Amino acid sequence: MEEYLKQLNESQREAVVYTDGPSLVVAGAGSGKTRVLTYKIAYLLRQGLPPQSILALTFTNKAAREMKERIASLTDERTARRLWMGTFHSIFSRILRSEAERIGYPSNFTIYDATDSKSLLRSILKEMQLDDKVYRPGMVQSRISNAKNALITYKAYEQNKELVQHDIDSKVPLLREIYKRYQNRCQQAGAMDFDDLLLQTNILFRDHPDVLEKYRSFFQFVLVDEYQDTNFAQHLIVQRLCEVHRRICVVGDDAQSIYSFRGANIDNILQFKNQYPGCRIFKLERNYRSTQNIVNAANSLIHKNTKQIQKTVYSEKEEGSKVAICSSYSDYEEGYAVAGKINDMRMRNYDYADFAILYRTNAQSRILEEALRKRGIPYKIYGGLSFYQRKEVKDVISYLRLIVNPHDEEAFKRVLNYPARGIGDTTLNKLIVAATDHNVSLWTVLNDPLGYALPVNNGTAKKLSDFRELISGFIERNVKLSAEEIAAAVVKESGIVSVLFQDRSVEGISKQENLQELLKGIAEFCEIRREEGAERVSLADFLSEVSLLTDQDNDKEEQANKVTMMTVHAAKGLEFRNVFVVGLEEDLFPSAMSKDNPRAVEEERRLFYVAITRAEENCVLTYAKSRYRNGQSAMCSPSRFLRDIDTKYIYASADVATDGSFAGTRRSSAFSFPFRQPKAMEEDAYVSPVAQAVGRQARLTRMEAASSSPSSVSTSDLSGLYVGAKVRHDRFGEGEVTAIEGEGGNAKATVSFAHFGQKQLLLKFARLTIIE
DNA sequence: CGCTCGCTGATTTTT
DNA sequence: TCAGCGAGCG
Repeated sequence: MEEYLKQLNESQREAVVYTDGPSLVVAGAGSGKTRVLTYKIAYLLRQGLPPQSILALTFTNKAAREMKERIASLTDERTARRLWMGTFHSIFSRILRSEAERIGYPSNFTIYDATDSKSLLRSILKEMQLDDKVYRPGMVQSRISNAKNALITYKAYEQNKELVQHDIDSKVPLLREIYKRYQNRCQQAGAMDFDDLLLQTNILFRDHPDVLEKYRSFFQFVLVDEYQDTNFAQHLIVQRLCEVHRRICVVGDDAQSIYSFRGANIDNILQFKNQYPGCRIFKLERNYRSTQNIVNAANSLIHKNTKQIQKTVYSEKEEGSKVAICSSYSDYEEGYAVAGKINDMRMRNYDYADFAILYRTNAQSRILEEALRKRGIPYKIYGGLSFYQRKEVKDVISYLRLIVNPHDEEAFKRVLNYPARGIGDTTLNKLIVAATDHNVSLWTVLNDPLGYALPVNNGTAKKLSDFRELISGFIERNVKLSAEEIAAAVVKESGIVSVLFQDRSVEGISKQENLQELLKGIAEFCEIRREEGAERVSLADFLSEVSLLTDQDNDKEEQANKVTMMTVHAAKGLEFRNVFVVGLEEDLFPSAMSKDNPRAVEEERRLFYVAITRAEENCVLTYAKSRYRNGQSAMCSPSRFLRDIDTKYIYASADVATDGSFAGTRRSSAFSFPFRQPKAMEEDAYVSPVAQAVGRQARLTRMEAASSSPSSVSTSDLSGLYVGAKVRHDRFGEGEVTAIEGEGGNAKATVSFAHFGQKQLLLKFARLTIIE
């Protein structure tokens, strides 16, 4: 047996080596699911499958990146890079770009994020003069999203009597009209929303059998991670690709299905064996992560759910400490108790990085943050608004989007009067009216105001044409320039820099920093691509990568030694030695929205299951008796889920007693911790926005602070480079040259780095220093 | 057209 | 608590 297969247990190994037909791997929490996937891919590669014929779909960018790294260490960097591995959204956006004209989209289509879609819906609602209290944008958005995830186009929607009737009954009969207009506007703008990426892929495959055939034979083996979280659109894409060769392996855990609000359908995994007759089912039941008490407590909880695949997750680690339940009087004290407990436990040889605080909603993070800060505990928060959603960043990105695709309506609207150039809402609305009347994009109207009879006075007309000139100028230059050059030109010549740098306030400075960060990120992205051999890194290249990037992409370096704070959703797939799950109260966890719906409550229970099973050694559950909600303090009762856990695995903590004694403790302790912490501490406590910089997904670590423009890079003398030389790279550290090929400007060296595996580097760009 | 002030309403989770 | 929106004024 091959060496690496010995690193697997028997059931893992069986799952890995079975490649003859469809298989389902039911992987309990902490059972080595990722391990199976990575080894299986490695196994397929050893069997001679070329990497580019393997399609591996994950749920998050982070999961894809990590798996790629692990495969790179089992094989090599180059092979790993050629795998088709990524999220559904990123993989199929790539495919859609190359096949775009088949379905009537430009290949440089924009991807609308949730904010863009909502804003577009708002303006449609306004145009239709609908009351946004009845047609709440959020509700409309999720209805459309659900329809798309169920592959119901607006045409199908109009014709579906049931849906139309349902809308009439819910007093929102015009939903179908909104959906139709929304879709037309997206198409007009050359834009797809997140759901379109999946819907349009399905349409592409449905209507173009030759295209489907191409990808069918191209992807000889398909693997899907987190299958329990796939929706119908994703499920069908996979099925289309696999129904002929049936070389498919899906991995998941029905007990961890927590995304039904996004259309995920747990039946996809429950019904998999019926979809693929003859499918083999492998169960991974041994949990390597947590102690017995934690596993048993989680099991006793999840058994309260009805629908699930039968399995027995067990741990052979030590029994461990019981799951603690702590109550406190208020949310404030809850935070304080958690912070105190972390400090206590740190005395027992734990690092800050060994702790995670998990909560149901992002809103809960604030008060916890405050408590940690007062105690001087360093922390990092995941989630919340991402780097790209910050106004100043999104404004710049909008310019870039507009340059690549001037029909992009949402980008157009953001940029038209930013920086202020005297084109206000009135003029914008006139543009929109003209555009909708003629069924063209805003940009088209802007290019021929007279032709579309735009009712503006001379002054405004001049302002509009100035704006058009500005953007057209960028578009022309963009043909030749690289992403970083055009971005630099944009911030300078649009006036963004001068506006932003006038503001000396704290927020103003932070905005400037974010802008710098963005530019640096773009430069970094370009440099990485060049090192990989790209000729010119265009703005379109950059945007196509960046639009699907989320905030979860943080840097290992930055993660230093800090407590992790995140929602339970965000914590899926992660593990920590000590986990605090806070806010276990009715109407919060389970959320108030789900309490009347048994299915939804089951999902909340699974969510809680996910939370508990993140813990390796200690798991603390806390609830407060009162909590601030909507600015007002409200009484709350303990979560029903606390009663679902078998009491024999629970320890109801005495140190946070329910009586007044805790309050007294708090006061005295609070006194001994001055409100303000030393400055260094405060700065340290925040995750720098640097951590979220662009291009992270493409590379592993961050460049040194020195900002670099490639033109200024001194091409160090590498003529003395030879195979076997020890070299140092700014980001990859030390390594050994294993091969050199090409000459002059195209000379490439293959370097094997100690921590980053093999890389091929263009000597022209890679800043290598020979150290031996 | 642009800015400021005050009100209101929302809060579940994310690619 | 806070962001986002609308009204009203300069």
